Amino acid sequence: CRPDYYRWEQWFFTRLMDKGLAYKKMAVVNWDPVEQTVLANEQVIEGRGWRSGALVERREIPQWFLKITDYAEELLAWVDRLDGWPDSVRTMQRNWIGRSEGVEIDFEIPGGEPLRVYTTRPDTLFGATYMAVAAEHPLAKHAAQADPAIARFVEECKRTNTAEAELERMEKLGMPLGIEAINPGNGERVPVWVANFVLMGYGTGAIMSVPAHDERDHAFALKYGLEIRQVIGPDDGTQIDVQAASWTSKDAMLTVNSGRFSGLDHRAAFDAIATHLEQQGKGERRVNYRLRDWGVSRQRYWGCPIPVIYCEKCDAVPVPEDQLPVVLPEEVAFTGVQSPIKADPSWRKTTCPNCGGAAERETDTFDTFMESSWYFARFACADNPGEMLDARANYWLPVDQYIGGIEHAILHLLYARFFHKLMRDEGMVNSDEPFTNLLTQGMVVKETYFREDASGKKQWISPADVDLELDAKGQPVRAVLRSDGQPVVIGGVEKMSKSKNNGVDPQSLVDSYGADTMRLFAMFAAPPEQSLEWRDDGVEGAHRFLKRLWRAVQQHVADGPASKLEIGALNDAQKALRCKLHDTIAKISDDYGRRRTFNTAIAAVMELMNEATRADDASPQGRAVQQEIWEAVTLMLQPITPHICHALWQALRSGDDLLAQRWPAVDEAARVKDQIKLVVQVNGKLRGSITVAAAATQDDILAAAAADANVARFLDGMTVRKRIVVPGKLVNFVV
RNA sequence: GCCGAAGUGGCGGAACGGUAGACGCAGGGGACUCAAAAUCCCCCGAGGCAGCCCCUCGUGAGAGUUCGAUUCUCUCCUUCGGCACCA
Repeated sequence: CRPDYYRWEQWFFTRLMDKGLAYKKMAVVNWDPVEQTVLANEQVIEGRGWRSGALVERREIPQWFLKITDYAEELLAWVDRLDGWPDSVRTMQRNWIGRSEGVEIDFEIPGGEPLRVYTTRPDTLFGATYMAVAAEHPLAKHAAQADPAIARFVEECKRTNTAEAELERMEKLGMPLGIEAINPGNGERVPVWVANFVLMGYGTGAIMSVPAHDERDHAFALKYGLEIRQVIGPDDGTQIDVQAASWTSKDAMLTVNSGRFSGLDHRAAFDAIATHLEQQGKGERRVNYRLRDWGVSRQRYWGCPIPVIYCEKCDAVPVPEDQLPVVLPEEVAFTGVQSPIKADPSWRKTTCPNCGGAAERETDTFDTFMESSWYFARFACADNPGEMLDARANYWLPVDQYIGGIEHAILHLLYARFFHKLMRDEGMVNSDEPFTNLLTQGMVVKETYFREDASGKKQWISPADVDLELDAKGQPVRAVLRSDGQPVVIGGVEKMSKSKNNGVDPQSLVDSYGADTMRLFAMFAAPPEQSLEWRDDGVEGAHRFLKRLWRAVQQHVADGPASKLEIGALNDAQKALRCKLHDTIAKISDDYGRRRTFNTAIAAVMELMNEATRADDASPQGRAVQQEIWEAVTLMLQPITPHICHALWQALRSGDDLLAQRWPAVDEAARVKDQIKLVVQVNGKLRGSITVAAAATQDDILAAAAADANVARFLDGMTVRKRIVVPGKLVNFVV
């Protein structure tokens, strides 16, 4: 929100305008006619504005866009090379970009312009029995002028909000436009419909419908009695009934009922029909992306003003660098209607930087995803008043380890990758991608509570103000607001958010137990990539553990300085404890460094402490091993509980600086075991266990396993068909 | 609806194809104490058995691969995240 940051965003945007990477076009928004503003999808509840209650309508308004589609191919190609990212995120980004290979086909309309559609299944062209266009499509608009029923339907389509999820879930409706188009495959005339599920923003705003081989087209055809014609089928000749259900396979199929293109598999039919259409001038092969350009205009007051001036003569003029930043006025009046800078004509009025004539400022602000798309680069040189980025950005970037919630898997992470490439192409950074390694945290989720007010609007109530009654299984059965003792409605478990008021402030736990306990508890609850329903039941255990650790170390220190460790002088019990220590260091190093499972690292420290405190060995070498253990534990817990570890280190190594220490090293020699325990199974079921010398041969191990009394019981009278020995783990007899 | 995850004791979770339930919470029993708190010790998936070091069942449901599946494959169910203006 600070001008010294957003001025560079404004400057960069003007660079993108110059390059043609920022452009203006009409786009659909949710319009609240009472508040005179655009609503977010989240703010449209059952077709009405969440505050005004007014019926919301889809409206087309001019908005600024960034051409992310120009980078679709590169963004997609680089997904394959982001080895440090989780596969789930890479898959989501791939699917979001949604590259497809298909054909754009023109269906001639007698007496009119051809109707252009995009399809990935030209092999099913002969099965196209109707067309469907979006409500905003010129054909629909034209037909609506002549026919009031169509006009009503087109109006009705504007009632849904702009969210894709909403469109996919709603009932699929349509109306014939009374127009026919000619299928360029077989020359047949097919009706053109307007349908509420076809979107002007996707592809060409029109589709060819092949009900026999597309699920949605099939449902629509059944509903309106449209023809369903089979044009592909299983290549083994199996009969299918496309009237009953669509058949959509691309594999093991052959075309039928397709004239001279019959009898071909998917690939061959695709190529033959595409080539035929191209030769006829009625189509062309095209790579299409699901990805759409990034709309960055927001009709909101609070944000970075879009640095554009509109002049009648010169059109949209970028604000020149010497007039930046365009600062958002902060002394404004809120009326609850419109954005204050839209309502204030004095702020808007200016002169054209080009011709000097009277002009007006753009009053929209940027999508805040803009700010979150490059902050990581500006962090490296935030004090530079003269440049957006300097050489320090290249020194630090790309970010070695980026951490964020899984909810950002697509939008934020794709926008940031795109923005980074824009900065690269502007010569400001020399890396191709912003984030080398990515850790996506799961979300902390929490029950929501609400009451409905007189008008039916939900008032969200904080979990901190609610008392819960639980049943015998610990499930909530009733919730009451503490202040009035009256019940509240239990909503669902959702990600913590301001809008649902279900965030929980850990400060109360910090106040009661301290920050170290709070951190230990949070890190112990689950691995970071997992979602977690927040409960503070276990915090007591974390606190107990730290108190036990504190006492153990203080007791050790109070007994006086430990002797120097002499590995050759250790007895068996001391060796075993030291072995446990170095196994634990190895495990925790792996948990931190590779697995990022801090919960299991903490559990391993707990196990080690349990064994160490049980040892109760006051001999000089016993105390030397204890010293080694407490030092290692302090070092390994230090990232999670820094305060207590700092104090413990001072006690263990007075005058030494904990932060200057290295991570504890694993002594592999200490981990070598003389004896190992093996599990013995018969037919994969556990039947006993044996302890053998670490150097035992396979024959020795099998003999020992077969000799185990319980194992022998299960082998008695059986024929052993197979003997499996997994070194260090188990023996399995298959009988 | 589409894309991505997850589902294991009363609860949070562990098991990285090889002993299901590590570690912790809650609960039960005991020690210490005049008492309480704190602390320490023991028990703690379900069932069988007088009892066990024994047996059976058990990781959302169903099928499959494997000597062996919580883990891999397929189908289904439920929950969570995202679906372009919540950010």
